[in-house]
Amino acid sequence: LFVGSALVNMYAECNLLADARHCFNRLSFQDIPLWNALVAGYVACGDSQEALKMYELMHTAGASSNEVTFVCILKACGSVGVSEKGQAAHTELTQRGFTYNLYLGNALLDMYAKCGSLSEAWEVFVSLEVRDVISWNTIIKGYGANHNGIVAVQVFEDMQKHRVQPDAITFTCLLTACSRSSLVIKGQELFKSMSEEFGIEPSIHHYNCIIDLHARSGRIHEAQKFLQTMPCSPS
RNA sequence: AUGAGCGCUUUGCCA
Repeated sequence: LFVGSALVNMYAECNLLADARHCFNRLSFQDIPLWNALVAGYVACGDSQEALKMYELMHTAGASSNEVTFVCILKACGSVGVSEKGQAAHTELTQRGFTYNLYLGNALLDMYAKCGSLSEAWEVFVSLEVRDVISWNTIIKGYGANHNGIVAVQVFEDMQKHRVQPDAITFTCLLTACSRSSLVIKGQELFKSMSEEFGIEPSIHHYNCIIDLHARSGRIHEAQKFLQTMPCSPS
C-alpha cells in the first residue's frame, strides 16, 4: 500500500492524473492518505472541480476523511473562489470535531481570503491559538489582494509587535498589497527595509512587484528605470 | 519498553 500510495503521489505530482487514477483503482483497498494523494493531485494540477468531485466520491465509496483531506478541499474551494463550498467544508470539519492545526487553520484562512470573505478570514486568524509566518503572510496577502493595502500594512506592523520574523514571501505579499492600493511610497519604503532592517535580500519576485507597483500607478518611466537597473535579469 | 519519524497537506508578481 505504501508503494502504491507513493506511485499515486508521483503520478499526481507529474500531472499524470489518469495514470494515478489507474494505479489507485488497481490497489486492493484505498485508505484515506491514498484518497488524499489523488485529491491533492487534482488540486495541484489546477483541476479543483475534479478534486471536489473526488471528495464526493469518497463519501459514496464509504471512505472517511481526515484533516489532510480538508486542507486539500479548502485549497480547491479557494481556487474556485466560491465561498459557499468552502463554508460547507468549514461547517463539516467543525462538526467532525477537528481542531485547527497550522495546516488546517492556514488553509481555512487562505480559502476565505481567496473568496474575498475577509471578515471570515480575520475571524479564523484571531481564533488560531498558534500562528506561524504563513498565517501572517496569508492574512496580509488576503487584505492586499482585496485592495486593502492599508490594513495589510497595519497587520504587518502587528506582526512585528508579535515578534514574528517576516520572510521573503511576507514582502511579496506586502509589495503586492501596496501595488494594488497604489501605495507607491510605502511600497518603496518596505522594499528598502527588507534588506536594511530585516536582512532579506530581494529576489526577482520582489523586483517584479516593484515594477508592477510603478506600472500600475502609471509611472511607466520609473518602472522602466527600475527594470534596467535591477541586479538580476528580468523574468 | 516508551515516544517520535518513515506514504497524503497550508502562504509568493503579472495574466
